[in-house]
Amino acid sequence: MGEPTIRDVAARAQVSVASVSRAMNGANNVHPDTRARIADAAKALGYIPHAGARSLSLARSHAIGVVLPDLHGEFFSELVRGIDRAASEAGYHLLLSNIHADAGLAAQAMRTMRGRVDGLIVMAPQFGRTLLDASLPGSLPSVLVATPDAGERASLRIDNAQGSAEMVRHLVATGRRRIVHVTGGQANLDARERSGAYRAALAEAGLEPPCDPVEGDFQEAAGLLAVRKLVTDGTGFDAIFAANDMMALGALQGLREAGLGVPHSIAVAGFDDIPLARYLGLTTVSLDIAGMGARAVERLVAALENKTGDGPAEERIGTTLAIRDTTGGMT
Amino acid sequence: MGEPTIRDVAARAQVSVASVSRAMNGANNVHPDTRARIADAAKALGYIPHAGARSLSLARSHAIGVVLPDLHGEFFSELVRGIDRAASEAGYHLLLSNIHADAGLAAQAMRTMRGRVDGLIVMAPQFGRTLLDASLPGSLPSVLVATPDAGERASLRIDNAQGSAEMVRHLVATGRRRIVHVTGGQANLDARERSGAYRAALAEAGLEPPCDPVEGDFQEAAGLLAVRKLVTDGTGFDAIFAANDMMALGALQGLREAGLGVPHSIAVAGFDDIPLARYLGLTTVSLDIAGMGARAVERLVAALENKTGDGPAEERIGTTLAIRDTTGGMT
DNA sequence: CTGAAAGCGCTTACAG
DNA sequence: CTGAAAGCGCTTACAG
Repeated sequence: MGEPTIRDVAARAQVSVASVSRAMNGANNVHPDTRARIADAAKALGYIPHAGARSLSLARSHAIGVVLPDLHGEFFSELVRGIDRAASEAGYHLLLSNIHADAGLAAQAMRTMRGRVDGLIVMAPQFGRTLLDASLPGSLPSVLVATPDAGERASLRIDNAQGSAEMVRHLVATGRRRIVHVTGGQANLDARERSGAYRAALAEAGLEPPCDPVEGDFQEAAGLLAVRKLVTDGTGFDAIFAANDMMALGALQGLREAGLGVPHSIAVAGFDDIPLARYLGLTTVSLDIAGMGARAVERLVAALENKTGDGPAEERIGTTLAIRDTTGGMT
Repeated sequence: MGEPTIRDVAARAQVSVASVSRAMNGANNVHPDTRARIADAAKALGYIPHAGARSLSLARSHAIGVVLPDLHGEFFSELVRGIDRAASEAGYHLLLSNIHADAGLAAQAMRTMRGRVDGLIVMAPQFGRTLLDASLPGSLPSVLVATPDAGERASLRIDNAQGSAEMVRHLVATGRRRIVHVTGGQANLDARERSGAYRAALAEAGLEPPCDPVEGDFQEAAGLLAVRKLVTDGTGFDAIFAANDMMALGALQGLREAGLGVPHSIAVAGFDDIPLARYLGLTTVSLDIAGMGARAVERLVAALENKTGDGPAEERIGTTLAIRDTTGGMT
């Protein structure tokens, strides 16, 4: 009845629980005979050490709390995949917690992790600085991911500037001169960084934007509407760089509607490299989401096992260009 | 220095730790004044109860272990999303563990969960019965998901037969009479169930298959090759029902290549409802993956809080038809 | 090399 | 309503 404990093993092997503990943990100060007796007893009883009890006495859970917003799809799964891979390599389990809409629950969720995890990886794009301060148990080491306004905390963000700049350079290199940008909206920091870098890269290439960036909202429809507006306005342009892939796909649709050939007349580029982008041949900026997750674990584990001087609080994850059909050479 | 413990709160409020414990847990046998003093002290110290210690004395972690294969994309994220939603509603945390390629590690991974979780949700499609038996800590309640060969254990699987039958009926109802099936291979149980139901539904409709099912492997290329084979063989057919969406997409490509109009000449249907299917207008069978995850939690929690007679060991998750462009009415 | 004992931070009969 | 004490299943100085 009930799972066998270290006591049962000790009794069966006729040794103290201390010896069982030492044997189970591979300490070297255990006589080979004793060790063998203990191994036999453990096996016979089907003994599995109680990880919770172990954590309590070691004050170490070897678990990492992962706090994420309630999000769907690829980004989420890639991030968790990267976190998981790095965590299991480093010998850590993952304790998952979603912060659903309610901010009060978010603080609550993080509190209930205390005493279960050694540190936290938190993605809370919609949190402000104050909410973050209120929610994060001060004592738990943490790394923020894709979270603006991290303050002094260790954090990881996508290198929006690099990605945008490279994409603009690619467009210019393939002969485009009148490159329009569709933004993700002023409220979003990633969107602002992308459009800022677009302007800068254009200037660097000695080019003028053919018009002001068209305001979008990261939704597919915004891309479609942007093209309609450009056509209505009679703007002359030969490329569209959208702040994300969904808007780029919308733009593709708008161009088809307007009878403008891609990439023949107009080049189209996005940002994110969602699975659809690959399937539909959209040129875009690839984010290594899994790599970002893995890097978060790396930094957290380094802090936990303080084997490192921490480096900059905010670190950027590099991007790569995925050049596909929609930015083919001009004719 | 160090996090405040229940002791510190007790000292500050000048009561015993027992009273603090009772107050923190909302027991009713605490004098209001005492309760207030304790609340003040806890607040002043920033006290957060240590969940690990709590688990140990309650012999209850309120955590569910989730053991998954190393998989990517939509299926994974949907499943975890469903599990997470139901778990957090029921007041459980999720402890995630990937069973990577190595089967020895899988057993190890499940062992390290003992004492951290109250039960397990396991998805191990590539495991056999014996591996499963060897890996699952006998004492931990568990629910298997999308795992063939579950034996007597509680398990959840997709209702392949229902989905296939409905799809065949839909094709028949929209006028198709010569429906070809592309299978996912004999080695895969889901594939076998889908093709079995295809045959049965056809027979039920009084129809003959125009040819033997074409053997595939769930990859896109298999769908393309299947069409080429049908064309080469001169098989007369007016619909293709592929055992999954990727093969259906391959078939679409093959039909385009062969100059056969969809859905005008040939209807195409898949199985899975991956995001691409929606985007490309592919008619398919939708699986409620998130629902399956949520249901797994429900059953596990019911077992943990044994508020229920368990019902059948194996339960099937229903499917729904997503009727889109590729099976439009015949002309 | 080994064991008795204290401790990790909680909860909960038990007695008052 | 409250507290002293035992216990959850481990680990680890300490003494031998």
